[in-house]
Amino acid sequence: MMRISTKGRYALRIMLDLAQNDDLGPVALREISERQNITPKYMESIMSMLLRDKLVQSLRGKAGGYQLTRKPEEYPIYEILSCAEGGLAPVHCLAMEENECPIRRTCLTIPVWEGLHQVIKDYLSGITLKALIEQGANCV
Amino acid sequence: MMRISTKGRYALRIMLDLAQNDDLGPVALREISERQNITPKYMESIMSMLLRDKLVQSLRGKAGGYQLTRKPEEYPIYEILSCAEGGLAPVHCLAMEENECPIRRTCLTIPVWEGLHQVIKDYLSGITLKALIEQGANCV
DNA sequence: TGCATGTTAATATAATATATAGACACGCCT
DNA sequence: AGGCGTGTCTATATATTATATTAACATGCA
Repeated sequence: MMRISTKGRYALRIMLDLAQNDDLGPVALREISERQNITPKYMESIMSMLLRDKLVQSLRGKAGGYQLTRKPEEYPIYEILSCAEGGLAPVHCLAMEENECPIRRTCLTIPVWEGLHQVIKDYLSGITLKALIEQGANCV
Repeated sequence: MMRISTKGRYALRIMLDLAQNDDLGPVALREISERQNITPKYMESIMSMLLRDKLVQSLRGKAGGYQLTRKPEEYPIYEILSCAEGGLAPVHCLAMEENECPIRRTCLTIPVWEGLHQVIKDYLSGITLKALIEQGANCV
């Protein structure tokens, strides 16, 4: 049904939470999960994806936790969502081998999906964590 | 994972097939299903959605089948995909009651989903069945 | 050494998408 | 009137994916 999944929505909220709270050092998973009302164990699996793509860094041991690796204005949210969703191409075809789909060469719909992907990418690449936080500050 | 589902992809191919083949009268489901390699029974459920939204009309009896209700240039593909997908809003939140989500009022991510929906809508509304067919004719 | 943190792999549960089956309704044609 | 070829409807089965949980482990500071 072409919906951003829970993973993507959570990931964005987690990154926003970090942007607003990691000034004083690493933030524990537990803390974020309570603030954002996300079960800790599920959040773990999201964190591991963000880590793999180096969107966050982690510190173990007491006083450990997670921190952003860049400044909030350097995170286009396309990167965050694409990471958590496993890509944002609207159809599988786009990632397939040329010969995997028998009608690929004559399929009239391929250009639609390519164009749609581009439009989505452009839009989400134009928004940063910082922009979202500032906009939120203005509207309350 | 934010993917157009099989229903949406099939629906678009079915509508393109009709646009290219219904000049001489109704086209039988069986015929389309063979050309498009879609199982007839599954295709039925897609046709019923297209019918409900009056994107096609049907005729029973011998020589019956389906036909477009408008000219191909009068079908923005947003309508077709939205029909088959059950809407194209990228998150459930947008369709929810104001109070259904406890953080709705302060959620920083809502504007992202609203904007994303709009961008998708604008793009797909600008493409018609006719445009796709003509573009296909040019590139082979 | 002990505790509070993060890490990994495996599994369970729930939701949704995809596909199928069977009984029925309609309308042309002979 | 009857039969065949079409579409229609409701229910169900199967497969896939998303969501969440469990348990065992690794690390680092005090």
